[in-house]
Amino acid sequence: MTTRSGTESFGSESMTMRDVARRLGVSPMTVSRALRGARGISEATRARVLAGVSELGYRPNKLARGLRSGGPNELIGLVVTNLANPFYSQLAIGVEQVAVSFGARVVLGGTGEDAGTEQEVVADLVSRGVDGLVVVPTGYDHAHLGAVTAHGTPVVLAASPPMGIDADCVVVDDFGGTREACRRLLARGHRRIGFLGLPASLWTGSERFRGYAVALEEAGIDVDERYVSRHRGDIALAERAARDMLALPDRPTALVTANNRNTIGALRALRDWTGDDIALAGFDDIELADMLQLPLTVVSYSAVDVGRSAAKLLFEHLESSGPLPRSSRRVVIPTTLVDHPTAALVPH
Amino acid sequence: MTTRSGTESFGSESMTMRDVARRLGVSPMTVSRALRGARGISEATRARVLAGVSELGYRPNKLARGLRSGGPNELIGLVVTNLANPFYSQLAIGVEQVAVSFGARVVLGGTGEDAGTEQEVVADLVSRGVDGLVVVPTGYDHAHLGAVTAHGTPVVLAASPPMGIDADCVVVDDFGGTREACRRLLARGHRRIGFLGLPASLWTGSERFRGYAVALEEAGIDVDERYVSRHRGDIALAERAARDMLALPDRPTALVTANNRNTIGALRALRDWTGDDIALAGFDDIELADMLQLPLTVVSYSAVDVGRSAAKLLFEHLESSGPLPRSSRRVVIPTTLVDHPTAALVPH
DNA sequence: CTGTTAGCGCGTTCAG
DNA sequence: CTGAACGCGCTAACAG
Repeated sequence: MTTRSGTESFGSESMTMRDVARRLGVSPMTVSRALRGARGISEATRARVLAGVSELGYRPNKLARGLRSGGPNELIGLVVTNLANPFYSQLAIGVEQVAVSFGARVVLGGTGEDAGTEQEVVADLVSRGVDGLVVVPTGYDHAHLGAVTAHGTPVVLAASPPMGIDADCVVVDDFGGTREACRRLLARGHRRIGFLGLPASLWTGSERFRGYAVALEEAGIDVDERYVSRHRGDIALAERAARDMLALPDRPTALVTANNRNTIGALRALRDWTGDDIALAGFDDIELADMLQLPLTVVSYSAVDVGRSAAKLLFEHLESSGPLPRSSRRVVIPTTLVDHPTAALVPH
Repeated sequence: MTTRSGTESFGSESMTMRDVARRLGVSPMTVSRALRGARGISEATRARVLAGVSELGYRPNKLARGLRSGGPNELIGLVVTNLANPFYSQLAIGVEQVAVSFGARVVLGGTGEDAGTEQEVVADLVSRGVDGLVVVPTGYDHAHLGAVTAHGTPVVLAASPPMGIDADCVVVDDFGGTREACRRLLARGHRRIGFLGLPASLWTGSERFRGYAVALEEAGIDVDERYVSRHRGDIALAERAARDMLALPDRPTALVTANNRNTIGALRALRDWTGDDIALAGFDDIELADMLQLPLTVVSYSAVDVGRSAAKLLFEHLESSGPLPRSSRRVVIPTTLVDHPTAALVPH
């Protein structure tokens, strides 16, 4: 008799600690102590209680536990703008991995890229007793998150540094990665390089553009606004912007794209392009990039690592119970430049 | 003065309903009633209380509420095998959308494709007071989920029908989709069609293979075991299996793949293939499939819809409070066959 | 319409 | 080492 039949895993009507205690002829307190591995109880009774608990299929109510102690609820919140973006699902994977390793679970909160919703979602999660939050902030004013920290719930930012508050954060090397990508294009002789990017109001948008601008400046090239398009990253918008750039009389010979959606837009534009070869480099790796019809250089990094690091920072705060030191560490996730040659160009 | 400054959204130390009541000179009960829109309170006092609540930035503690009322906690659990699989992140998106539209949030639970872990995770989520669960079951015995339902927590299955219990479920048309894909290959004159699939122990694996077998039988072709590979869907394993099949003396002229990882493996194998053209059709759509170097036919469907439908079924149960009728509805998400021609074959 | 009492299930505190 | 009382924050159920 190794495992019990699943059908008995739950009492028919949810059982309380008192019920267990009664049937075992002890006090609820003894059951509680046995269950939490607390001291002040003999090994004999503990074993007996645990056996009974397992027998009856009793599970303590975590809601009640959290309500009572103010102690950890083993629950953290993950607030992201848009789960449909693969970056965020990867991030969620990382956060979940670390959370589970600390015995905690993850509650999701989607903001739909709206700052008001973000504030609402964060407040809701706090009212649900999350021990902490990993937040990908939407806006450029994080003051309301500062209020959460003050309330006693630590917050770690992902993909953007804190603005207007102190908080730990994990960011990708947006600047360095983009600069490297541009440098590679420059090293290959390109002088007219187009940029398809994100709004300057987004941290990543701003940093990646800066990487582009610095790389060009290092090469003694001025940024030409006709070669720059910055928008919220729709694939359709990116494709159109790429087409427009290619229609210029002195069109760019290479394009740099600031995220995967811009890259895909550019790829679609180039798919129909019949003129000279256009080189392409972009932020974010793409699955099957080695199967595409065009060679592609990408700035690759692990979004899972972003999530993992953020969660780790969060749990460090949670372990060291105290009045939340004004920490403001910054972890930078490195990027790698990867060349994906086309199969046709690399015969076997 | 439209919005309040974010900094005041939380009291410095978490405030209780009694604090609010005291400062307003009323009883906690009045505050409670005002907050929940309960009846038995004059509009005047309600307005005054709500103003005060908003002023003080008070938020009720949902843990305490849930504990007391036994009512809905506005929290549902989503249990999946492996978030890294895009199917599950899409599913999560759908579930989250519907949950939010019902004012609920989603707690994640990963099982790592282990039946024991699944049982543990489900029990944990129940102990956290979820109102219901959407589960992508791991094993082929769902008895332990039946125990959860008996406990009073409704469960909806996704991607697999219930086995050994009664439960609502949402499944993809695995059988029909695969049969269509095979039919298309047969219509193009292929007679030797290879199958790269999943273990028969998985529902999807079994159903998709059945679609393959039926399509062949309809065409008067016997299944040739040399053309069939069934394994847990690693990309590497799939690639190897594809290579092995192509090495056969009378090799298949077409391959059918049972999921995206098998498709990718097959694509990689074909990338280096120098012989006659091999046709490829697979379950699951692939982003940028139209940019690949090979034409590809895919069985496409919306994983988001799977999540949405599952969540909708769940909330229907939750709305109709009662002793959980032994419901066992089955929603089938349809598939579409999509041809992705290669750019090179479709000049513009 | 409003306020008081009691208790959700558990854990801290203090007696035995 | 064990048990009894009390309270976490909120809300049914009953007073007034």
